[in-house]
Amino acid sequence: MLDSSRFQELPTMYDLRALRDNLDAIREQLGLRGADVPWDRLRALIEQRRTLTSQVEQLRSELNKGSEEVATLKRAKQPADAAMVAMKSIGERIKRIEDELRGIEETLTDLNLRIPNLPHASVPAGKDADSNVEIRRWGSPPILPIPAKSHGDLGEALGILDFDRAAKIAGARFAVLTGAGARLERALINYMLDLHTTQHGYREVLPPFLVNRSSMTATGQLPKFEEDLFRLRDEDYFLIPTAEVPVTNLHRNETLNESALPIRYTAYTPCFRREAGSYGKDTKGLIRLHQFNKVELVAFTIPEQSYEELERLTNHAEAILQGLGLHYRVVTLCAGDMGFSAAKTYDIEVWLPSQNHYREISSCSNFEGFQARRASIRYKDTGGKKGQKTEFVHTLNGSGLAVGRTLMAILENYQQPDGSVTIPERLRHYMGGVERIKK
RNA sequence: GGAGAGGUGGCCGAGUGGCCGAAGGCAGCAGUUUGCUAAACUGCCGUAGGGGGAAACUUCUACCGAGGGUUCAAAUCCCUCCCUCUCCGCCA
Repeated sequence: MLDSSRFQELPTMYDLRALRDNLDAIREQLGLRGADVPWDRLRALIEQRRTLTSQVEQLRSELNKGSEEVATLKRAKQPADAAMVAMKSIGERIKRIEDELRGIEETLTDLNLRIPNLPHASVPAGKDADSNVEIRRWGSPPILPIPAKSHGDLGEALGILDFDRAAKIAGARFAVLTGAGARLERALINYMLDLHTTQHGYREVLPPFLVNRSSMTATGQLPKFEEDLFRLRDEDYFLIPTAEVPVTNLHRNETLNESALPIRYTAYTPCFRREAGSYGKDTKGLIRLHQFNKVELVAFTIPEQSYEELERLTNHAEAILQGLGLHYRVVTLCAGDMGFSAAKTYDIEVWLPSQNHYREISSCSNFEGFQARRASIRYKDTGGKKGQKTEFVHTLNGSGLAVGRTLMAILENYQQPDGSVTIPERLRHYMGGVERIKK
């Protein structure tokens, strides 16, 4: 096989052999999520690559032998011109084939990187959110005067949210938090991080908020979704859309010791999203912003444990809402509603009284080996039997939680008839004892 | 931003065109010796992929930061990029 490190900067999602051997099965399974992949072209390219690769290897073997001959002759002070001429023409043939091969590899890699992950067998079929399956609810909606006020109205009236000035200094889809609002946001971040680090066993990380192209490719945002990202003009840096990107990439190109797994990280970061294509949707309030805060949970496990870990991780995110006494439900996303890289996703949806609806506040996914292959994150049991294969880890992550949406849920669910908002018990000591936000 | 020095196996470190997948050392593994530990000695000891073999193994290809180029032949020469370090400037 030709050395794949030649194209190492372009990671590979599907192992090409696995893809070739299981193309029809993969094709069928991906049909569930409506993936548009040029399968026949892909198949042809894989075959071409295989043929050309073996040609190159054969020629190169000849060339190596010939070169050794030249070396021997030269050392013996004998003329070597004939061999050199012969080798030159082999060299030229190799170059020609390699040029062709390079083109094929580039196309193949690019196509490959655009194939989404396979849904897990337990994922329900379906095209869109209508086919998602509710699996549990916790708590119950608060009893409120009808109609309940929206968090936007409440926040502006309380003087803790300012969308007009945010529009002035930045634009649409930004928010300014002031006074008790800013402090509540900060209290939530601390509450979440503290719970995850002290009760759930996560290690806190504060990563860069700008990352390079390789990192974005590894977790699956690139190459397909560049239009969703903010990118710097003069440098090839992107603003992170989620802490998943820098934190998962902590271990890119690493081989982990099996005894170190599972590894669990939690990170607070702001998140930046272009929200291209969502014009006119959720234009009011804190729901959909270009910049928002999030506390993320990230885990690396051996493959056998990743689904167990997904349940754990989801429960950890739920614990935040339970601590705040916010009613929510958990749904399993159907194949068509899942993100590109996910094999299985649970969304946690919090109750929003003003909308009389559940709204996503966390998304917890198992990516299985998808990101690990793109990022080349493996593990090995170094203490164990000899010759043990290094294999790809499974990666997972989930919001634990989206902070702005949590603040929004608190404002709405804890609103009082006079327009003030009670602070949930658990947050009060993070708020310096404040029990209620009022005008 | 300016000037310079570097990136070689788990680690240290040699290697300026051929017999180099890479000396030597450390660490690790197996063994000999041994009252135990230690020391000494012997052997093994990178990764990925293809072919052959039931297997131990064997053979081919690639890999000395990444990518391209020169050459019959590149760790070694040339170009581009990335990263690290030192000095200067600037800054929190």
